Amino acid sequence: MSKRGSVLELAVLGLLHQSPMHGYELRKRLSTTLGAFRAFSYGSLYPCLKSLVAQGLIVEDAAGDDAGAPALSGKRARIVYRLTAEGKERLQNLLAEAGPAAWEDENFGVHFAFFGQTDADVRLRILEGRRSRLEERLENVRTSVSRAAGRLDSYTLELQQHGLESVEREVRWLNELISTERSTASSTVSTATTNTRRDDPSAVTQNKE
Amino acid sequence: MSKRGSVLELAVLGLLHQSPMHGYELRKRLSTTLGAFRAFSYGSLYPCLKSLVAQGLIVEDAAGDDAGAPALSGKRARIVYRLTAEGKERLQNLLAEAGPAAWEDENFGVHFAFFGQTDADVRLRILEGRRSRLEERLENVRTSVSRAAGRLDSYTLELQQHGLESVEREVRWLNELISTERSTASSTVSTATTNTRRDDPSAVTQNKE
DNA sequence: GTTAGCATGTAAGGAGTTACATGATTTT
DNA sequence: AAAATCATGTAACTCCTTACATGCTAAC
Repeated sequence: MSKRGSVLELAVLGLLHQSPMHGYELRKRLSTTLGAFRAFSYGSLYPCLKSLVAQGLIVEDAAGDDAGAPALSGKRARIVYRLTAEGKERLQNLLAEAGPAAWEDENFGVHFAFFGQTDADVRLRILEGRRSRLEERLENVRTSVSRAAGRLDSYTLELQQHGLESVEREVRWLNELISTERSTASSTVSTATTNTRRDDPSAVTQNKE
Repeated sequence: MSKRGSVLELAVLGLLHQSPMHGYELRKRLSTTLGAFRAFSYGSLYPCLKSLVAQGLIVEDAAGDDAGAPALSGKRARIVYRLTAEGKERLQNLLAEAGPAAWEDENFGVHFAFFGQTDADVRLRILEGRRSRLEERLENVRTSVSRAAGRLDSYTLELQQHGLESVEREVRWLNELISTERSTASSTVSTATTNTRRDDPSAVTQNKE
């Protein structure tokens, strides 16, 4: 129960799936993986980890100097987290989300960052969803700009122009990605059996405007 | 007292300075003026208006069908807001803000949108502040990408590359704006007397990383 | 006469930040 | 031994959204 579906959760599960880690490092990886898109503070990360533990999605390993970094020796007080079976399952469900929640501004970057673990058909639907979202936005801005015509001062216009071009640029980027995805069919698992698990209620969240 | 300095407040004051308006229209203007950058819901707008009234920065006019739209006749129940003298003063103070608060992601767009009402020297400092902020970010991402080198999957790399190019593009945009600003000296008021009002404490908010 | 758009609001709460508090370890 | 960085956490708070509630007016 309790949907608790924040971006951070997905990001943490995704990173921990790549390899177990402690909080401090997790935060650094978040910054670099997500680049300019998002940044999280400890004030949100640590509570999130606690919540994930409480949900049984991850567990604490006392001092895990097994995998990865050999340069670090003793250095206790670090809590290394790793996914449980339920955590992995949860991650798969989150990655299978192909609705608006996956392509909105705040979430798209995170979902994209873990495309390597996402089914090919889901990838495609997310990319297309985002593209149509952006195209819709382009139309809104274009019509409102033409309606407002000369009534705006030059700075406001400049801002809108810049925003418009940014969005157009992202659409072109998406176009390239989509055609690459299409030509490179059969990447990850499950291209067969029409993997349509439609038990997801959040996929129909209409956004009225 | 109570700094209460959200983006919305500036946006509302800025728009109301251009002309008195009621809430519903204010919201539409917000969407078009800020374009793709930000959008606000009524759930934040109306409480904000109330707060501004409580602060004495704006007042309600009953039914003001004076300025603007002639097609609308009776149509009561609309509350038209306009700035008070204190509101105008407050707006000027907010627009004079040239510190980090003015060039962070969430705020920059709004400040820029009202550059027409902003002093030329403040404009320049905000543009330069934002540019150096972005350049700092570029360096961080570049070094972390080169450190992580091949350890990242192609999607994560693609995302970082796209983010990097977006930021680079904005830097180029800022460069053009800055040089335009520099060549077009003496635009708004007060180019003389070295208008250095340094009574602003929030201008030294260091952002540690 | 009913749908769509205009217009205003409120209550509950989600998501994350800031600022603080603490201590161990490594570097200078 | 001081300073930097690693490492973990918490409490209070901010800002904004969602979902709801209400009613009026214009179009179909």
